[in-house]
Amino acid sequence: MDITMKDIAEIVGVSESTVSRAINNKPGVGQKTRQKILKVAKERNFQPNRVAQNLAKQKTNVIGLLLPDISSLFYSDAARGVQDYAAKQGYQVIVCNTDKEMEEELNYINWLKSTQVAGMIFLGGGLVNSEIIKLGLTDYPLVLANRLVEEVPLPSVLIDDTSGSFKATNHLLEKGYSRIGLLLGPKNSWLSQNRLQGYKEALQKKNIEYDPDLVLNKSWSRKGGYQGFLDLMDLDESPRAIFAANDLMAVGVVEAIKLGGYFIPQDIAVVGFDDTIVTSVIDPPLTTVKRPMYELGVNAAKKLFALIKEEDSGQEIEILDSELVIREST
Amino acid sequence: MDITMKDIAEIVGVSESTVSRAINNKPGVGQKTRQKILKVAKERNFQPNRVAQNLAKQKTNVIGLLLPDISSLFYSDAARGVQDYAAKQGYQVIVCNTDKEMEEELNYINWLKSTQVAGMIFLGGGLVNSEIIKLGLTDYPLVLANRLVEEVPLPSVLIDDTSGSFKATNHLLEKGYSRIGLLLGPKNSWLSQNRLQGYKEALQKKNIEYDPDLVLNKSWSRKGGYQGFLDLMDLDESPRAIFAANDLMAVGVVEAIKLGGYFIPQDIAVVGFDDTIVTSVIDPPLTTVKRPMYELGVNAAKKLFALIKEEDSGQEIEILDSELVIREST
DNA sequence: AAACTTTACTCAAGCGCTTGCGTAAAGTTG
DNA sequence: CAACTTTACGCAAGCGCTTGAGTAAAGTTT
Repeated sequence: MDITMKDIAEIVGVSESTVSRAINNKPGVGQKTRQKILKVAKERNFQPNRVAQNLAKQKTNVIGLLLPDISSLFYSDAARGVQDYAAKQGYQVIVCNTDKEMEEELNYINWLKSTQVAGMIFLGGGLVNSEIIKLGLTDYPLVLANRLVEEVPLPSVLIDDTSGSFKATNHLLEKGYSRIGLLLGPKNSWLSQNRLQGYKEALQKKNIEYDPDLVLNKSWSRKGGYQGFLDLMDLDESPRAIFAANDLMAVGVVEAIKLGGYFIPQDIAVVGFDDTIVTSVIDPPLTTVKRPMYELGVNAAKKLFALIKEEDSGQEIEILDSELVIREST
Repeated sequence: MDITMKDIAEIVGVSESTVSRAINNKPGVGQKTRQKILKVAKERNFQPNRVAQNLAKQKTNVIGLLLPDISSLFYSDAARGVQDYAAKQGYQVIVCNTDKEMEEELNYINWLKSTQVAGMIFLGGGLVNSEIIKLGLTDYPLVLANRLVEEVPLPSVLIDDTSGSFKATNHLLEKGYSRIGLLLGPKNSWLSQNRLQGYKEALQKKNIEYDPDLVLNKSWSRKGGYQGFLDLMDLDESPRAIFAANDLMAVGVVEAIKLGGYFIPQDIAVVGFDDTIVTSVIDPPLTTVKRPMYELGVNAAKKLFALIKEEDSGQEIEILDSELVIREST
């Protein structure tokens, strides 16, 4: 069905190599011959067989993107970012959902390697750098996005979570709240740690003492937020402002507050984190920290292509700023 | 760096073909030889070069997925469905964001063809079937998901929108509302038409006359919903129940209702469509119609692989049911 | 116009794997 | 143990494209 270079060569009466050079705009082909070849190619809607092309060139125009779950709000935004940038470069991306399972991740990495992808982006959770290095992936174009930077540095682009948390906390402090409840996810989570860090920094800057009782580790869920709020209310001196380090938790907090008969922000102020659609829909709309996920994807891709093209990407680690979105909950 | 079959052949002292057969579990290799080969392969972490494999086999283990936008809530769910099913079959998927641009779509189709994908899934909007056929895609494994079925039938899987709309309308009717405002998207949209159809059917079944004044075409957005509500309230006899044919519109309606000082559902009942996270977060939680997007993806993939493996997928068109999720807004 | 350079093209090898065919060795049968 | 079948392998072509080296023809220089 599909026409090949060989076919074109026969039709025009030249060799296959000439056809190749003509179609790829390479020198070494006369005007008339080139024209004839291109004409036939167009007429027959010739599409080069990429598989053969890739084999011959020893490189593909595909990159791999490892992420926990494409159907999650954040990741799909970021994925779109890398796809858009890759498309501009004439590359396609293969998305692999790891569900944060180490084994899946390893499988996919092997799969991608054997597919001869031109490079990979690891977005979010997973293998630690030392393991990546063990896999011999370092001499392979690879960039990490939105994950912890470790001892062994690898090209990365991240979002400055800590400063986002700082901004949110600071915002509440400036509103006059000095006791701020902080609801985090699991203690060992990198995100929790960063956000705690930003919280502490904001307090410190205002010379307010850090009170560990105000900081609770729950699950990153509505229920976590709900529970967290109740626990905070049980304190002797309960806070009148709450910073939930994730939007879902914030939703849980809002629900609990309403059920308790309190009003937002009059009785209790709430800040979320992530600026997903829910924060704008909930009543009242929530102040949150917006992380530029799409840009994260774009920049990760940008960095990857710099590596692929061996323009050393200069700076190894790039940090994107997050932004405070102020709404009615504070 | 990477080891090839040729290398293994040399190490073990056999021919390349024997290595190939051993690694692919094909007959024609002795026990001991096979063992030796596999051992070396494992030791050196041999990964077959898929590009070469694909070229030789004249087929790839990649499928293409065309959709408007991966970062949209629905599509990413569906995409995950096809990815999951494809992964089980040992296939990867390349996602192409068309943004509903015809030209992008055509470009991607050509790209996918030249990449020699094993098949494609077109999810949501885009080319009409007759154009697809013109592209010579019919003798190519292809399934359509969630798009209008036309004169020329192509293997498809869809969600029964009409019955979802029927259920929602019927639910309101059973609650005793006989005048139900219907907020649709643009008139020429397939979705609008289906949902109108379901609405009409529900009325008919209860012998209630259809009043075109109650049906408004707005944009599929919050603003559309907001506007729509206001327009409905301007009617001589304004409805006390509103069916917004999309969740975002429903959100707009809720906002307008609250601003107007009415209560939901006491004053006005609201039903949305789509069961995205917003409907469960908004106050009050909305009754909506849930479309099984993930299953849509899975089933589309299932059908595609049936085609790829040439087990004729029996029935050409498969229809998935949508489900009414009843919450507090009705 | 001889000596040079440039241009246009062909040849053939190669990318890493698969697979049909051929053949020698091993196993089976009466 | 001769005649047969089966098994285990190697050979070589082929998948469709790229690319360096080679060569004949055309163009340029003095």
